[in-house]
This record gives sequence, structure tokens and C-alpha cells, in this order.
Amino acid sequence: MIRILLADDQALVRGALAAPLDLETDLEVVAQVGRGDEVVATARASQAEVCLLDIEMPGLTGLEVAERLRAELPTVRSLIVTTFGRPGYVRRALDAGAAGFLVKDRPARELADAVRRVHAGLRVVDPDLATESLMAGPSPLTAREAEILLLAMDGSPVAVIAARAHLSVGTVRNHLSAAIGKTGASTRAEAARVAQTNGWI
Amino acid sequence: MIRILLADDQALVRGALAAPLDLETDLEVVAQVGRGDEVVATARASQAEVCLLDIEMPGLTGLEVAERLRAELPTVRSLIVTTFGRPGYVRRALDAGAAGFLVKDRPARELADAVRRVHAGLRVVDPDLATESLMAGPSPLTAREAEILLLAMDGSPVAVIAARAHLSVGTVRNHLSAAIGKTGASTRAEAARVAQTNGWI
DNA sequence: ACCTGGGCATGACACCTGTCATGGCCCTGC
DNA sequence: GCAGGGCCATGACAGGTGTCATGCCCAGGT
Repeated sequence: MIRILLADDQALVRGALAAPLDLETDLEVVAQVGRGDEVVATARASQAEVCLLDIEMPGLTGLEVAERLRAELPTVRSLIVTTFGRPGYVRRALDAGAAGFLVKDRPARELADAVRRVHAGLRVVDPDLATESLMAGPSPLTAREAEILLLAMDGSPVAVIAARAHLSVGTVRNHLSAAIGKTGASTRAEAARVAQTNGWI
Repeated sequence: MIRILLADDQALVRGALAAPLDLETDLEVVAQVGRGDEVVATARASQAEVCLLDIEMPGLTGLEVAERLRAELPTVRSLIVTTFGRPGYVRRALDAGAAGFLVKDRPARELADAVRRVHAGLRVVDPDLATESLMAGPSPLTAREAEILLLAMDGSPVAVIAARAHLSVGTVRNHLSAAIGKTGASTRAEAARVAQTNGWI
């Protein structure tokens, strides 16, 4: 019996994922949570073996949760199950310690199989996403550039970004300028969009 | 037998909504689509009586679909079923001709009841959303301001917005300035976010 | 030891933005 | 008719933004 924890902010989706998994004789959904920051504690309490994680969740993203699970509960496997597979997300997920990456709206059989493989210590990556991820290549952004670009995403003025990053305004503008150049954009907002869709931030 | 069309871009969600509805003896899901621009034709072909519409869909939004349904198939009722209920969405949905507005992750019984009421010609609005919608009040933005703000959402420079709206750059800046003032924001991006979350655009 | 590349900062320049004042046009309601 | 309000435009000004050159510090690799 493989013990599964399900994390997704939409109750409807949790239900839709849990139902077919519970029908499998060797799988058992032992916990469901709707927030990223509740996953680690719940996984510990429920002695889950595999965590299915959505990426977009309040509290913590699925990627951050995967990191914490690796650090705090190394025996638990993380499997990212997300709606839209942005290219670079796959790389970031695997770097964060996830054992697998799937998109939703796949037949339930595939999902169940993925859980079994992950539980057996294998890595599972959606084939389409894997090729797309390799095509896109690694992020051209440095860590700082990515960080600044993330802070710039909401359209805040440079002064605010600088304060939040504990940097001078000039440095922030340099990083943004570099990011704009590397992404081939001509505006912060455009650069942020490009980086976003490629999974670089 | 009430004939239902289900429109949502996530196959998983469509399945999760359809299953409990099909279990009701007087309801029948006769069609499912994943894009907004396929709804009208499919509704006509399948002779649907009630359309459950998600808001965020490729092609057309659920709000736009509701408008077209009212114009082209006036006997068909639209019921908006969305993930997050932004305050002003309710008003816009009803203005667009929708007969009801619900959030997902509600018990299936409620959804089925809503379908029956809508089919009977009644209006159905999620009570929480209804009060919240009334609290927020009507949009303070003029039509033009909302239009310009919508174009500004992606962070394009004013020159691009002006070209897309067939206006002078000065006029665009005036509208944006007005919108920024009315929303209490201090940046276009912030104004756009405020307008977005209040459903004013 | 040397060189390279990233992070940080400063200063300067051209350009873009947000704000305000002013004016003309059109429609609606009194 | 006439005032009011939305829409469009222009011009001017302060401040924000994108770009570039320059410099310093600190790791890592040759």
C-alpha cells in the first residue's frame, strides 16, 4: 500500500485526482491539503510516502515544498502534478528534489503508474515536457538577475525593488537591464513574461 | 432531462464537474468543450439548455461566451462556474447575460440545484459573492479608461498602447493617470491589479 | 600569480511616465 | 439653450527608467 499525500489549492481537483487513485488496490490517499505550507507537517503526521504537489498554491509553491521535503523528510518522494507545463519548470523541479513531473489531464492510469515508479525510486517526467525542456536550454539569467526580475514582476518601481532586495537602485537597474538584454525583451514586464514562460524564474 | 454543456479548459475539472451531475436523474451532460470559442456552435449542435462556463478559457472568456449565447441562442441559459470569485465579476457576468454565478469547490448538490433553478428561469448567485460584489460597488472607471488599462496590463510602453488603441500617446497617458488616481494606485501595474481583482476590467 | 566572470555600486545621458493645465468636440439631461 | 461630463489632444515639467562606461571586491579555473 503506497501512502499518498495530495496538495492542490482547488478542492475540486483534489477530489478528481484522489478518486481514481483510491480505486487502485495498491494506492491510498492518506491526506489532502490546500496550501503549500501545510504539506511538510501533514506528510510527517500521515506518514506519506509520495506527495503529489501542484505548483501554484498559497503559502508555498510546489517547487519550494519539494525542496523542504527533501531536506526534512528525505524518504518522501515528491511528484509535481501541474496544469500547464512551462518548459523550464521541469528542470527547476528536478533541481528542487522532485522525483517526477506530470501534467494534469492525463489518463488516471498514467498517474497511478507514475506514483508507483516514483515510489520505487525512479524518476518520471512527462515525455513531451522533457523534450520541450531540453529544447529551451538552461536559464541564461544569473541568480541575482532572476531574483530581481521576480521582484519586478508586479510592476513595482525600481526604488521599491531595491529596498526589498537590500540593494542600491543603480544595481537593480543594472540587473534588470542585463535581464532585458538576455531575454531579448525591451521592457521589464516583457522580460519577466519571457522568463516566466520559460520557467527561468 | 435538463441538457447541460460544460466548458472549462481543464479536462480534469470537466470530469470532476460532470460526474456528479450525470448521477442526478434529471440532469444530463450532453457536451464538453475546452475552449470558449467552441461553445456556441457546440451548444447549438447538442441542443444544450444550460451552459456551465468557466471564465478563464482560451479563445473566448466565459463572460464573452455568455454574451454571444444571449445574442445567438437566447433560450440557452448561462451559468458561470469559476475558481476564484473576484468581486466585480458577478456584476459583469449578469450584465453579460449570465443567469447565475457560482464558485467551484462547492458541494455537488448545490451545483445541481443551481442548474435546475437556472433552467427554471431563476437567477442564482453565490451568496458570499453577492454580498462581496455589492460591497465593492460599481466600477469608477470610464469605458475608455478600462480599455486602456486592459491594454496596459502586460507592461507595454505607452507608445504601443496608443498604437493599439488608435490614440495619441498623450491621451493614453491621461486615461492611465485618471485610472491610477481612481484606483488609489501609484503605478499602472498596480492600478491594473486593483481593477483586475475588483473585476472592473 | 593571473585572468575571467559575477555581484555591487556610481555617475551620466536619453528617453519614457505620471501629473497638471488648457482647450475643443460631442452627447445627454435640466 | 446650456451646463455638465466624457473623450481627445497638446504642451510642459518633475521624476522614473533603460543603457552604458567605469571601478571595486571576491570566487574559481588556467
